[in-house]
Amino acid sequence: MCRLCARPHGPTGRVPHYERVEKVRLLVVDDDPPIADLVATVARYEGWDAVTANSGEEALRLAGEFHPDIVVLDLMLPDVDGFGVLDRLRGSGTMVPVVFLTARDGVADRVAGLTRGGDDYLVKPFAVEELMARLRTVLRRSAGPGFQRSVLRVADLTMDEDTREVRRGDKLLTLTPTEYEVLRFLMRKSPTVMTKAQILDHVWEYGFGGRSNVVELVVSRLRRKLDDTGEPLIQTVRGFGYVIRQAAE
Amino acid sequence: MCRLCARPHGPTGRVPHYERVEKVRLLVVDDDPPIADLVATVARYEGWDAVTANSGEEALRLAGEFHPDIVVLDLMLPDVDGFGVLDRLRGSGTMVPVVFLTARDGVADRVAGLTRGGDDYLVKPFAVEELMARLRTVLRRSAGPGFQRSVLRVADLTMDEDTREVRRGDKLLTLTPTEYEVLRFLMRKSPTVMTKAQILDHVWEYGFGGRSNVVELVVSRLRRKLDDTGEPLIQTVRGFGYVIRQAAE
DNA sequence: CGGGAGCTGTCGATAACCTGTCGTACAACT
DNA sequence: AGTTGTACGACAGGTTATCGACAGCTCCCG
Repeated sequence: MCRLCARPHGPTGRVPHYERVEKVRLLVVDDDPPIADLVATVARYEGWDAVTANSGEEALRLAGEFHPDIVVLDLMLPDVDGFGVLDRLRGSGTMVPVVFLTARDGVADRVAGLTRGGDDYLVKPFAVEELMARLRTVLRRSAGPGFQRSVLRVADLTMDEDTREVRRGDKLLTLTPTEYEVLRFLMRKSPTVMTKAQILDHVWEYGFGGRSNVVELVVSRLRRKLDDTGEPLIQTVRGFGYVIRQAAE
Repeated sequence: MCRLCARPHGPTGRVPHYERVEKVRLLVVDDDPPIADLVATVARYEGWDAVTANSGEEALRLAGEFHPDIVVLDLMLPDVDGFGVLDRLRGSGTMVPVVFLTARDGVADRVAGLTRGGDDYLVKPFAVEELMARLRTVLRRSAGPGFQRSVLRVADLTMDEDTREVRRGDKLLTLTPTEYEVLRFLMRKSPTVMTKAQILDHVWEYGFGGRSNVVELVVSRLRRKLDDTGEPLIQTVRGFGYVIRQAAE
């Protein structure tokens, strides 16, 4: 038993939900390098191939060379404006799906209407896990025929990411948005232990100030909803973080 | 999946459109690339095969190569005029059904005369869901006599897309056009949760500016008509969107 | 061409709900 | 028993949803 992750080491059973033979190829376009890198890093951590571009020109060049499966595109770029990049992407015949990033007050209204095709958009500052969730959804859907529901499962707990239904056994649970996101993160990572900092960093917007005990609180609220039926699922790893998994015998 | 009525047959519940064995082949002809791409993207998102042409010449060439099952044809083209394209299509013996696009004030009356067959037309700017609905209808009808009605069903709520009759149980409901479209969209996507942005993007005309609470309002009006008999069907997913589905236990 | 009916979207008041902070009680390790 | 880390009740402020009221618009009818 490992002190850090509080579980036996060895081959784990975790298999990604979208089993692709080839890695997903992601192009991240944002003029703010830290943001672009953040997204790329998280994506790589998920096993994707990711490259970043900090300008419209670079983005178009990379799109031609790298042939991404999906693009994250900030609409506020220094040179070519985000819409211009989009037009030229589409104009060159690529039907690659795009997830847009936009400032809260900025071009939000102009963006509306871009999601029609199956693309999506997110307002800055966003939470990394939410971005990843949307990317997965867009990918799944644009994969065309044969996509199926994404259902996460841990023990008798299930989460359907399309219907947003969460069940413990047969019992339907009602979660708030934050609770939902934290639970999704833990379920996705299960049975790996996540530190509170990791949870905070992935589920809350980047730049979130509150270094408080929010995570503990949300977990506490989750437990009340999850565990009133059956044995505890979310386990505390003292001094480290939380895991969700079936209690070891 | 039935090739003719574009929806699932059999005793099971909802089966998505992409499970059809053969994809519908769609040719989109519009000199405005963003519009053509919009339509093509939405169609692909539904699992269709779509190609775009930005001129009459290209359209005729593609019609010969691609052999579409259905064509979306803008009547305002730079080179050959839309009617010319139509004539030459028909002249070459193709009976492929066509849905015309026209500007509001344009040649609306002349178009009306063209829609006798299985064809149809739509005024720009249109809502993508309405276009898709018409395409599905035209496809179904052009399959010849004895085509099958398209009836959407969620719990005891039914919507006949041909007669536009909506019933809750036996009770016939009277919906306004907007209410009808929103309800259709939700029923088609059921039991997946749709965000307000998605609803807005699909059901309202492209280019619609209203960043207000229209969606909430229409849902509110729908609920009043739907739910005065029986239990609530349209459910709010707070912080996310709306779904229509039978309330789980 | 004028009147009326119905449809649609804006605004604003109200209600319902969500979220993070604080503080204290509790549990685990040493 | 001391020390450190965790659980969670309670509360206040903020956010989001609901829906009545209203005005502009279109369409229809005479």
